[in-house]
Amino acid sequence: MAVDKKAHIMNHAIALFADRGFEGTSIRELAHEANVNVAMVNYYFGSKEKLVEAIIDEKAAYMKDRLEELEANERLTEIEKIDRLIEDYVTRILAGASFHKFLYKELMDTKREDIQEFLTNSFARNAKSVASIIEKGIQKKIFKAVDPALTVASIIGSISHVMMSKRYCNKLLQKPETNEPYTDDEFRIRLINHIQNMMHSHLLAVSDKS
Amino acid sequence: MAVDKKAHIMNHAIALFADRGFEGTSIRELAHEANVNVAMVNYYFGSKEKLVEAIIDEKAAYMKDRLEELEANERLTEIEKIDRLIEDYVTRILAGASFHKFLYKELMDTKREDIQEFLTNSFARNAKSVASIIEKGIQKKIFKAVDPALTVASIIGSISHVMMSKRYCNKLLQKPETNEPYTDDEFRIRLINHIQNMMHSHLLAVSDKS
DNA sequence: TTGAGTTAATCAAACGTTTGTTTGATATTT
DNA sequence: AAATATCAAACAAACGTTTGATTAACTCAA
Repeated sequence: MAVDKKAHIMNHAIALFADRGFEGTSIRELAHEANVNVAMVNYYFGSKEKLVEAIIDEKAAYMKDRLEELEANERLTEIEKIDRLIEDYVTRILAGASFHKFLYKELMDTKREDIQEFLTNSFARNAKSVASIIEKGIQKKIFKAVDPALTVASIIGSISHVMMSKRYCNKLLQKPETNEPYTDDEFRIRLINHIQNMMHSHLLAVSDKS
Repeated sequence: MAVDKKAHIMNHAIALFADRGFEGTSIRELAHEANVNVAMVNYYFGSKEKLVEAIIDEKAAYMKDRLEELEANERLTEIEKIDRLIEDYVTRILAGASFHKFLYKELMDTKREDIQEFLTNSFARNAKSVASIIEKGIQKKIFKAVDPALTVASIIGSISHVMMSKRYCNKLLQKPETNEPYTDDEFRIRLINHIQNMMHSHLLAVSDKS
């Protein structure tokens, strides 16, 4: 019973924090949106700060698991790994669009230092995994001698940039305001194809048209 | 006299907003940082909201000018335009790191709708200019048939991603915490080279090693 | 099965802070 | 002497949080 309600509050909190920011969201607003009493947030989480920590904690572990598994997989070539990773990232980030936006905002905020430190480590660790795959590809002379760290930044940055705001994304794609890019499978595939193609050109010595 | 002090307050506001967010920054904090009385912000700008509008208004015009000039320039090939644009973007965004972070945050925030609408239009118009250059390159068969809109997202996203936070950027590059990437010319050149190389591979039919 | 006793959950109301803003007096400049 | 700039102090509103009463859910001997 308690777990369900906690999750219920957390889900509404994620959506609100992503939209309006941490400081921009009041407990009263959250309580109203989630249809619970204002006291419930402090009852279940202790404080607004701990609520945000609970949200991050819950999702943090899940992130790196798939990545480390992929890095260790010996049956895939480096470019196959990169391709899978791009598909994975795009799909997961689109599925949790508001959560990703929320993380991004927290990462840019220096006010709550412990949270930023924690998130930075989490993000950087993931980036390191991807960079390792690229480095291995370079060692094997399958990849060109690109900048691994900045290549990672380009992959994640490409995705994150279109996730900034639905309104901006639609304007960029010249779609009507009513378009819902983050739940549209056509856009998902378009984004995956673009980044994969770009990375093929960027990484592979000989352009590989597939 | 009044203009100087207004600019003085605005500069400190930009730095604080970028760090701590709009709602995360109090007038008292800003006043203390800028060494002015708390009443001065409202005296000069009317309100905190109008202060943020003044900041955006001031810088908005400057952005698109260089871009439209570049687009119209007939003495440059499309790839030369892209190269210049990348150098321009990186240099300008690094120079105004905290301002760019501030804009990014505002763009993601749906609370102050008019500001978001205004910023979205400003960003999207710039993106459209760049996309036009890419489209012309495709028409001329100088460029491959890439996705113009998403290619723009990759260029700007690559830069923006490393601008998220100094701490994250240093971890990504495996530099010590004390490193100052946003004022380090070596990093500026490294970032320009990476994006230019990536775009050369991505856009040009035949890889052009320079 | 019952029902008294214990714990957990919910709520409206109030608490102390902090917020952006305004005021009215004082200083400075023109 | 008129206009502009600065200031400490006070203002109302909103904030996160706590309280104490009330209700629901669960426990387990009789």
